[in-house]
Amino acid sequence: MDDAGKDGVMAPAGGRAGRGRITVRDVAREAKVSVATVSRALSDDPTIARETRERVLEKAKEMGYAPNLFARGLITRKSGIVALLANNITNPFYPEVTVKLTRRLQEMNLHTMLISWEDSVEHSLPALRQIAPDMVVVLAATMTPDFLKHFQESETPIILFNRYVTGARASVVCCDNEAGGALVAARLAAAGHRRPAYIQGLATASTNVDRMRGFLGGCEAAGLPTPDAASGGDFTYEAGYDGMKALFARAPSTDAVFCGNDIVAIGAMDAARCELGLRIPEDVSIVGFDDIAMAAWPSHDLTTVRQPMNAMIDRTIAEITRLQKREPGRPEQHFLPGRLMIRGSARLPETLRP
Amino acid sequence: MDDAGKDGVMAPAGGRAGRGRITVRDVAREAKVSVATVSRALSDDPTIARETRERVLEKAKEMGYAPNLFARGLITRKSGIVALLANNITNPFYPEVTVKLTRRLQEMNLHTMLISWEDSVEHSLPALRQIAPDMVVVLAATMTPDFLKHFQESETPIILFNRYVTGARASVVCCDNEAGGALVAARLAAAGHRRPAYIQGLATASTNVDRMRGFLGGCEAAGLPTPDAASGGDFTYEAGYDGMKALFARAPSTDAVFCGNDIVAIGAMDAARCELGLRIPEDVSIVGFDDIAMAAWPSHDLTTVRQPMNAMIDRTIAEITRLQKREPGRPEQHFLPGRLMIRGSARLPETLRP
DNA sequence: CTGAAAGCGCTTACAG
DNA sequence: CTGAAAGCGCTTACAG
Repeated sequence: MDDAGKDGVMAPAGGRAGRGRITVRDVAREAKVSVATVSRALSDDPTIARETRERVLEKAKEMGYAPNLFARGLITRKSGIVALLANNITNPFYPEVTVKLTRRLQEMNLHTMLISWEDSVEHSLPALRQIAPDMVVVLAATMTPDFLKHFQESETPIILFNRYVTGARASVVCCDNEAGGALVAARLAAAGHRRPAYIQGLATASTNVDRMRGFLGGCEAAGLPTPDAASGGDFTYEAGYDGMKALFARAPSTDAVFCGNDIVAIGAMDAARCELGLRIPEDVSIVGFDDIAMAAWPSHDLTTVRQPMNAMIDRTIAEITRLQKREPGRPEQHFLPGRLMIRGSARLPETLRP
Repeated sequence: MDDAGKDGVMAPAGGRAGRGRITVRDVAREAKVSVATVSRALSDDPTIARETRERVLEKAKEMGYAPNLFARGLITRKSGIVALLANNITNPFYPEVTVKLTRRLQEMNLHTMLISWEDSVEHSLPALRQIAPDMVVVLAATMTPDFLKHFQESETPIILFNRYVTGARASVVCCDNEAGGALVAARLAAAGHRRPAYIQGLATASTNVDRMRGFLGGCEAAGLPTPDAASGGDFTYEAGYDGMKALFARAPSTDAVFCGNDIVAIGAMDAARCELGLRIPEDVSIVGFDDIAMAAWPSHDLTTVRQPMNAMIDRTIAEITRLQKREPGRPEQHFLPGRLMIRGSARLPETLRP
């Protein structure tokens, strides 16, 4: 006799005997149907009678029913979870992507499992195996073959965001970094710069490699000498700061510096001003990549290539939607164009000067 | 007859007939025990024979077994998931906490579900109800009574990190913001400042309120006039930039400005230099709160109160560990002391000047 | 110390 | 169109 309100009596949401949440059984009892019917109503099964579905749905809502992700996942073999592998916290670009992507996934009723690690990305494998996410999005991590192999085996689709590796069976959503680098070279050449240089971020990252390649190619196309581009450090302020000092020790006549990303560029600017006594852009032009919020702040007013973050997120969501429909279909690779944001850290071409 | 290798034959990890992962049944078959015994071995059940456990564990490892979180969660009613509610991406303090906390949780074999939202925090309730996390950590969100009520009802422990609300049944881990504000006041007074001001962050946030209260109290204790502290905007660069301009329009003789946090302070510094033509610290001292990485960069060299981030994370982990042992125990509230980081944006006391 | 059995809350063929 | 039944992969009293 612990089953109060067995008739049409409106049972309050929390009125059940046992502790714990409302289940399909509770809803079935109240709506006077079987649990199977409740399940069908909830999943928009086309075979259910319109009227029945409405009644069940209403009851469910009234009782504050929420499906149990674990029970559902166990039977459907879909977790409703997207694993987001993220590590880089020195570049504000990534937190912003993380939060925006998470919000979009929530709208699709998908949950974001955040995974981070130290040292090697493979340290995140145990967590990934336990969760068995429907999909993995990797933000700016350096992949290893062993790591990628795991996903081939488990048939978990993987989306590489902002970096890519060749030969992997993975979707890719990237800015077209090479075109972006070329854009910068053309612009600097047009403004009359003659001694370009590139300060690297993480040497092995595809972003760094592509930006540098595009920049070197663009400089060559414009008839400029090959830029000084000493081996890289990392995508950090310190790398930019130290890189700038080292650069001017080697090549003091440098008049234009393109940097691996905005954080590196800001480090380079600070070194130019605080250590080298250089004026920007009179003595040296500096250009970054990303267009993080700081780039627009007056203290740096950084000319940079804006990554099409929103378009990249849109593409990622589209790819996730596509992958959800278990059709095989080869993973797609997308490279979206960036846009040069003209600010005060680089000299303007003659024709554009006031 | 789909059951290959039924004898002692070493079955390769992926050698089962069906697609999909290895389960307790597979391990049980290979180890020649029941699934119950496998389960006991995996969960360090004390009633299992030492030798049996070792054999099972070895087999499990050999076969690459990983427990299914969903099946386990369904039966134990513990999800192994900590929900992390985070929204603020303008302040790098939070991404850093997010990543560090996630790593620590992973070490404890807990998973981090990242939840973000727009507008009201209550928009995250549907996701929370589906996941049913073991615990919720809230990073810097403005709570509402309705939202907190949900957790009381579902008996999900909640930890407020870096902000708190009074009267809620929630654990709290915070910097002692009031003491921090007082520290700043004392320091500025000792350095001979006479016209202090405070630029607010988000007016309703406990961090803002406490820092301001501590600062005003400290000024009074030091015999300084009550600081100008116009109504706040938000914890943003723009709030600092605009707040500084407005402040000097109202009170041009201000000689020391304490800001709601570092981002606000950096905005204030940029406004001082770029808009007001003021030298820092000769014309005006500026102090922040948080000690984000940028604060130490030469371009701003910001004197600030460092939040004890690692200690706060340690406390949070300790609280999570405590809460995992379903003992009731009232939620604990911890306020950890910050530390003044002396840099170049604030004048030094006479006795300390070179 | 170990195994057989029940059950967590769902979904999905299979009958009717 | 709806219901009864099986089953997803685990854990945990309950016997032995």
